[in-house]
Amino acid sequence: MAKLASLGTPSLSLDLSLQSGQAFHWVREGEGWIGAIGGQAVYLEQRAGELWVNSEGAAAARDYLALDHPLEAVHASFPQDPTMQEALRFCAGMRILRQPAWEAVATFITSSMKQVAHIAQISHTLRRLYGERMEWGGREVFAYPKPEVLAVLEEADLRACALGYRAKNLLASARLVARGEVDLEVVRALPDDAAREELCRLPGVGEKVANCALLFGFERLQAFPVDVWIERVLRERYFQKKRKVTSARIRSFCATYFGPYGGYAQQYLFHHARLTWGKK
DNA sequence: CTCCAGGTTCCGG
DNA sequence: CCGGAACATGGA
Repeated sequence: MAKLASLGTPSLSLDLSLQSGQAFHWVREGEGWIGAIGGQAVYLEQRAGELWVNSEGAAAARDYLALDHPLEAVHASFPQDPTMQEALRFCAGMRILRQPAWEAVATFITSSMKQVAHIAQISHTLRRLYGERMEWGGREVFAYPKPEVLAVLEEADLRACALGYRAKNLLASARLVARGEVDLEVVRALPDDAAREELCRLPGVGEKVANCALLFGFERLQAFPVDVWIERVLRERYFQKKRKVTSARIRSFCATYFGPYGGYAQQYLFHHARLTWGKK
């Protein structure tokens, strides 16, 4: 095994951050994880709080793991209600990863009506077939395929990756991005609402996927994706049962109640609900 | 077998 | 603005 560099002992749970349905390609490797950060093969490991990374991946890892996010302030900003505080205890140390924009947009286009395990399967298939191949410690690692690469495929190629009806959307979106008709660097410079609107021009990107992309790929930490799990939590814990709750009502509630780090709050609620709902 | 999954889009009230 | 239905695939 090649030499590792220490990134110190940041306030971080590496496992939670890599295994909470934000990114879908990290693979267990011994005591740690192996995967790609953009075009860099990276090995990560956390032992007794100390974070280790292959030296070539150190800079990328520091950025990707968002070690500069003020995690204590994020935690302190959450509302004090019991549901939120329970999720916080369950997820403390989880960070919102700073992922490449296209990777976030594309993987969440493929996520609709799919379980996390299957999103991961799709991600691995796409990477292996169409992503840049790298290597670390004798292990193959694949980058997420660039839009220009996907853009020249046929729909059947993507259907063969088990994308189902999402194949058409991923292909069309890749073509729009590759042609520059939707420019993700322009999106990055827009304020949240305008950025969301621009992302929704991509086929297969509605409000939920756009919010995932904003949160995971554009560092908009207030973006609050509402999926089936979050909606379940909200209806059970934040709204009176028996009352009809419209999506518009949910949207306006989430936009303010969870505060400036609403995206973090959402991710903690999501992960906690998904792993504990209906158990014990 | 049935049910459901980090939804989007289109269509009729 | 709202609720329904179609859309693919595989894990539970």
